Amino acid sequence: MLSERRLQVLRAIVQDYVGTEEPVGSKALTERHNLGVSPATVRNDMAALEEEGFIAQPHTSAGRIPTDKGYRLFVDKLAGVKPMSPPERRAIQNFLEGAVDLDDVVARTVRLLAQLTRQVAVVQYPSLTRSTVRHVELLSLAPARLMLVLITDTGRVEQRMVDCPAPFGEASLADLRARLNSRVAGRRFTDVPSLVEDLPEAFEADDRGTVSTVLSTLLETLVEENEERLMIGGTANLTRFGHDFPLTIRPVLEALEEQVVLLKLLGEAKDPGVTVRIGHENAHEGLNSTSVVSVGYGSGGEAVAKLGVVGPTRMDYPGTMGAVRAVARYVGQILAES
Amino acid sequence: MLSERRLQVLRAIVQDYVGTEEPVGSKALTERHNLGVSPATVRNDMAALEEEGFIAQPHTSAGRIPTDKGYRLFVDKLAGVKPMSPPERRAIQNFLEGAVDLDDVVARTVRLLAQLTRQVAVVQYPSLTRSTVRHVELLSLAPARLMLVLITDTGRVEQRMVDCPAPFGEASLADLRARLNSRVAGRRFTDVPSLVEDLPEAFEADDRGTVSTVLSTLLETLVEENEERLMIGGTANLTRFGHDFPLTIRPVLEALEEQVVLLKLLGEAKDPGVTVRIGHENAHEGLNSTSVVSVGYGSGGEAVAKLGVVGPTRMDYPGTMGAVRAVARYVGQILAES
DNA sequence: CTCTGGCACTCTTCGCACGCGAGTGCCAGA
DNA sequence: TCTGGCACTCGCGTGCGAAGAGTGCCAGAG
Repeated sequence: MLSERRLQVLRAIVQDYVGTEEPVGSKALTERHNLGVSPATVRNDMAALEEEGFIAQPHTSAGRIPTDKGYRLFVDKLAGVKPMSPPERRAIQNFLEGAVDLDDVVARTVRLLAQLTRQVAVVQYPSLTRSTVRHVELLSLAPARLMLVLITDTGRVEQRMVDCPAPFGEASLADLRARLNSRVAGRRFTDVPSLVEDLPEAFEADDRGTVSTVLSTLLETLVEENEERLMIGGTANLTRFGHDFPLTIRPVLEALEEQVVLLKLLGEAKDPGVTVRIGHENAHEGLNSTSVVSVGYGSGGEAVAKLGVVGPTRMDYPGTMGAVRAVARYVGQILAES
Repeated sequence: MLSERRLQVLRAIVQDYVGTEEPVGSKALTERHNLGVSPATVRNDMAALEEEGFIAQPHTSAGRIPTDKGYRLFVDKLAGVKPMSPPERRAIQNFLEGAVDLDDVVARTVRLLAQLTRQVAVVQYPSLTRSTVRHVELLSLAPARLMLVLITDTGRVEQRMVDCPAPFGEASLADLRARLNSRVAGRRFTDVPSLVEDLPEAFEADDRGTVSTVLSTLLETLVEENEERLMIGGTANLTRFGHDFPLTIRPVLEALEEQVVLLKLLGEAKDPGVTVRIGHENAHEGLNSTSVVSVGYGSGGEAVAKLGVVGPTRMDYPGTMGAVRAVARYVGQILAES
């Protein structure tokens, strides 16, 4: 096991490297942190840390930089989550409170996270399947054409066109709307399929086709992977990545454009608290030189979706984790109010 | 005025530079294009073109590259719009037809444009103010809380919460819904304010406050600048910008994150056809080294919104213009069908 | 056993000079 | 008006040497 001082040395290396973006040498370390020992001693510790795979040198005569494994140890054992200051908290709250609808909440959250962390922000819309139904609306747009509108308790609104196999009267429409709502309002979306399956039986033969069509459209809307949406922002922060970045930034931008990749990325984090995935821990290889800090958020105790940031592995983990956690908390509050 | 051959030379310079990304010299020009004259002659022509400001040399002993003014002349006089090939057209149509709702149409359009042009795509949602009302729905979520849902003929759905000053009965709600729709359904959004202003008078004193609140929320939703939304994609293509691009890409990404900037950018183009703004013609200085190719699209003859691409001034103008025009046309068709 | 100072060694980086090659401008002649 | 020739200018890549940062190892002290 590593001695206490060696952990201190690792912590110091991470902090310095995050600050300066340059490999850190033994001399600089002893000058900036008062470790109480000489550079020579630190060199021995560094050799040990390198032996264990926590740090590495880009070339023989350079300082050391942390490896993914080194950052992992730093995050798990050496650093806490840095809480936001009261003024920052107030700013977050004020900024989010001005939102007029869910799109606006999500858009503001993205901007906020990107600004606070100076990294790329990703915010998932509240998942339908983890929300409850507030209301289902059916509108008649043409004799054989309906619009189905789903409204969740988190403020998300989803609409779909329905082409009916036969004209559908106003009375039938009102009937269906009422029956549908009495069954599903306030229930979880995951329960909807079983709650509505026998609904066509309550209607006249003429209308059954339409009712079935409406229901199947409703169920399609709830299919996982299909119903997930997200918003990203702060991509301009990628330019602060590093000096070499033409090659680095490219795959990251590409990965960020693939919603599927991002959803998987956020989905992987099962932890109830803030989750950090560092470098190669990310399955997608375009993101092998980035870290993802994510957390679930929700209006009640339960998470309805996730949000997070994507940045270089060389990032300020305590600060980023603090910002992500704080933003998630306030977004949850806002959703609960609406 | 420039002689015919000098224009040919300019055209050749633009084409070569777009292809190779390198300054083009007199010798290379005569080899690649059979202009029927010697390099020396071309040199004289180049000197003249440089004198007039159409081309420039990065350093004394380098070839020439087109200036913004040179590209402008090229776009206006020397190049047409390159039409898409039939297979490409079919691919566009197929890809867009799979969309399930407006968000999906816009998302698919962005991906399509980004792929076709290999540049950054920007697509504006159909403007509310230039659309007509299909339906206005009012839902009661709580005794003193309503949800207002606006649906346009282009498939756009906008929702807002309304906190009522007093509880609002189901009967009043149905009444308001019916009156509202009979007045505004099928009308243009710009006419809505004058169509509804006397509506509160038709209600009992108790309900007037709520009716007014609903109406003012409705009108707020229609305020220009507020109601505009857009989606962008293909930012990974920015990495193909050039060699020097840390400095180039940064301001572009920043500009792209500012919806206001983009909306202005698209809004500036008044032309009914494809509009091209080259380099410094763009007001925003972050975009001074990019060109914007945009066009309006709409379900009928009239444009309800714009779409376009942002790329380096060194871009394939004829091809890009062709792609943008074709995509706009098919999006218009899809919207008309839905 | 651990820490320390010293010392030799390794590599990267930077500055500089140099030569090559691309491209130009100009001029005299067709 | 066009062409071929020629001298000139620069940017770019290469090679070399000095400087500097950082390391590893070793012998000695606590």
